[in-house]
Amino acid sequence: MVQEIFNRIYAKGDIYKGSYKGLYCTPCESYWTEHQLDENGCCPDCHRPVQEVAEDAYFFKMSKYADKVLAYIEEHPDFIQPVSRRNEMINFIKQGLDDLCISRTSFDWGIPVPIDPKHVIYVWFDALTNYLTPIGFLDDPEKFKKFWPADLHLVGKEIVRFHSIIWPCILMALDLPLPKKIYGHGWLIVDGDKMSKSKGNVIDPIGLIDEFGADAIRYFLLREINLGQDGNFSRDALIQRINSDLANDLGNLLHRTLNMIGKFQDGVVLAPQGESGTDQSLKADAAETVQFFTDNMEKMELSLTIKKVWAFISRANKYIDETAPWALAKDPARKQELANVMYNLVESLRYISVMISPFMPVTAERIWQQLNLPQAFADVQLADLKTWGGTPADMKVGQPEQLFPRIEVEKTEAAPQPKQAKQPKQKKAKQAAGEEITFDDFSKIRLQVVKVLVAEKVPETEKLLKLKVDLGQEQRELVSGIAKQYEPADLIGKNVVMVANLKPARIRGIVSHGMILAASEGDDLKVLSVDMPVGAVVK
RNA sequence: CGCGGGGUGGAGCAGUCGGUAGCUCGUCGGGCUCAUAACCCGAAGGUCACAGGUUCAAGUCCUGUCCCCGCAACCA
Repeated sequence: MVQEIFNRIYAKGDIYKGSYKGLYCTPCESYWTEHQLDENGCCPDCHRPVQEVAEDAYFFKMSKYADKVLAYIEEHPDFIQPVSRRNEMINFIKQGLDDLCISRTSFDWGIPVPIDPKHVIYVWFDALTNYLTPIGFLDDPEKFKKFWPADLHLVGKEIVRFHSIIWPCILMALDLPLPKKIYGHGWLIVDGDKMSKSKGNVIDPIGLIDEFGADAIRYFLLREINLGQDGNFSRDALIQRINSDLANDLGNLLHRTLNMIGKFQDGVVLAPQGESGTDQSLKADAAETVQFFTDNMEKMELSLTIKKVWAFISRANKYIDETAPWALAKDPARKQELANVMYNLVESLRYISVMISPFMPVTAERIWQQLNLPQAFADVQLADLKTWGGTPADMKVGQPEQLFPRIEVEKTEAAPQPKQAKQPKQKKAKQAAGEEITFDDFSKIRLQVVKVLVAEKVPETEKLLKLKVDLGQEQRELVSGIAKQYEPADLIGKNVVMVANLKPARIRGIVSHGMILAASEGDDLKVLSVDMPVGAVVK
């Protein structure tokens, strides 16, 4: 498949053999750009010198298509979204596009280049074509016609460039239409911090789903976060949304509606007759919501759309308040009015179920089932919301069941510290402490007392000190990031604790062989200093 | 001047083409009783980081400054 695409573009003359010049680190088997090298011009990973090598490689003539792609982007304002990303891409192309290197000889895993098996095809060229493979590009024209061009490529903001520049170039070379839209979404931030393993604040989505259910998580993410931006995830905020939006507003609306129908009308939805001003206003709001939904889903305004649907849920709750069905139920003369109210509520819930189905498929179906609507849920379409009155009269509704039980959190009376979620904090502490290690593991670390002989600032750095220490039998040079807290003179002659058998590392060009132990909290830091002779072992 | 994102009521965020600063939660007061201590109504609370500039009009446009957060660093 990839080979076939390669051949087609090659036949067109858009692939040529050239040579790839790069800075190569042999031990790491990696290429680096000049920009990525460390301060000594060495490999940023292992800090060994890199070599300039030239390797034969095949290139895709991306430069040939640069203008066409740029023109396309400029003529189609909606092609790349959000706009901030679009501007970024336009600037990127204007800086000039290099031809894309699409093959390597330095390793052999990968798809061989058909005309030259020594080469394998390299990254984006083969990766992007995955979009075509499963939809019958070469083997099933019917299927391909149905699925291509794609309506949308929804990708992370960091790879928008590949999807909105390289990919269109490849497609143009293949004479295929471009996808209709590329949307770069943001990243998830946890409690204000980027997720990272070293911080131990990675959220396990499976655990979260087990605890709260996938629909609740979906709702939270889609509602709370604007698609194109980075968004914050916090457990507190999630629970908050579940309780207030899902349990109180939506869940309770369904529950109280079904409960009243059970109580006042033996669980039967009676045919409506005539309508009040309040009824009309509810219906108008429903129609408006559907219209908004249709328009904004198309624009990828997911968060806005959800908010609008919830405004309607709120509207329905208010409708109950305005019509006060419990009062109508006490007066036999107003039986029809009551029937109308109940009918309108069921109908509202039908609308809500359909409109939340893209965001919360499971919940939407549960609502449908509880309402006991005869239409199969799988067949339901947005078009079913064209007219009010899709609920058949004399239908018997189901028993109310809680959609989302409220999540009770113990309230801390501590007022001054507003945002201190205890749950995640405990979790964090656990992870930071890590797994337990055995005594044998610990024994591997050689800690000993050393005397600082020389200390001096590393030039042009703010945090680094270069130290020379005496271990007893030998002397070592090492670098320590404590210059903010200690003047060199403060350390000379001090006996401090050091990890003696740590693998050497190169920092700012200096080989650092060992590590001085220090305790730190925030910006405060103190080295561990002991009144014991040089060479004493710490354990 | 390394690259990027951002500073808007107590918290979290919207704010398009400049035109009365909005939403959710929280707080305070009231209403209701069908319901999952829920629902409905009302109120308080903002020098839109700062300083200039453009304009009849600036959260929004321009210039400068400060601060915060990622990445890259100078963790070892």
